[in-house]
Amino acid sequence: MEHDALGSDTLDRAFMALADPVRRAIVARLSRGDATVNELAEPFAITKQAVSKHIQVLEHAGLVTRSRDAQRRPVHLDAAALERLTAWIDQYRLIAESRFRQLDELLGAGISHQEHENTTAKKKEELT
Amino acid sequence: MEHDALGSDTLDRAFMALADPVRRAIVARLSRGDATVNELAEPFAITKQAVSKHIQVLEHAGLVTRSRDAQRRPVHLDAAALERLTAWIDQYRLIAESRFRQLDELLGAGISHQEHENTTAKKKEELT
DNA sequence: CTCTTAATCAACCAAACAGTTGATCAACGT
DNA sequence: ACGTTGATCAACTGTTTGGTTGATTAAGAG
Repeated sequence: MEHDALGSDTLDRAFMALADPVRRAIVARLSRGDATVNELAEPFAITKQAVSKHIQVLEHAGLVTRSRDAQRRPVHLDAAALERLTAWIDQYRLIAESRFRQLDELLGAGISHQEHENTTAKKKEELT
Repeated sequence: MEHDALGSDTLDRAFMALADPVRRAIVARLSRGDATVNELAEPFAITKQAVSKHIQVLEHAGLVTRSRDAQRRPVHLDAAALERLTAWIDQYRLIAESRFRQLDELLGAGISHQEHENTTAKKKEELT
């Protein structure tokens, strides 16, 4: 059993899992409640085997878990895993934005945001 | 020119772009300031051609932009695009969490979180 | 004009992946 | 025991991707 928590592999699998419209739709559906493979298969014009594979991907990525209930194997969305992803993204987004703001102050912001991206591109290199 | 803003394709490309450790490292690097292809290529033991491809992927995903400065083509991280990703994830994460909390109240929370996931799995199906 | 640097394009190889069909397994209900 | 339903496993196909090498464009510097 792997206990990587938030290693490179885990992030790989998590983002890769979300990089598919079917799997994102599955996540969207699961946010409203657990569901079985067959329930998930109906809306999408693909076989349940394919859906089963998608769920395996999501499970291997740590985004969903499964439990046993008679023959049924309801799939459950793990909200904590989703939060770990947003945490990773925000980590760097906030750094970039803070850098952005520092630059704003340095230039005495009299420019619009769109032009800003272009004008500051070269400036930044000098003061890093 | 495509103006999809936040369509399925855009999300596909964005998540796929982040599903690679090299590209994530590039994002991490860019959060600290713009950089050229060669600058980005050095730390990773891969050729600059490969890095160029990675950047194309990131650019096509709308996560980075590029400008011209003589021969240099500094790559710039687009924080707004990152925020769109976290917004998408949070959208469903919050739904799942709110559902989670409703369940907590229904059961009169006397259980730990870990056991909770297992015990509630079956209950939920009934009340959806 | 020539040389160097930055970056891309083109062709190619190996690995990984999505989706299909067909067979198999597990847990029920009758 | 039998049939049914939920779900997985196995093998196959077409497509995509990551990475390499080699040639090529673009922009300066001498």
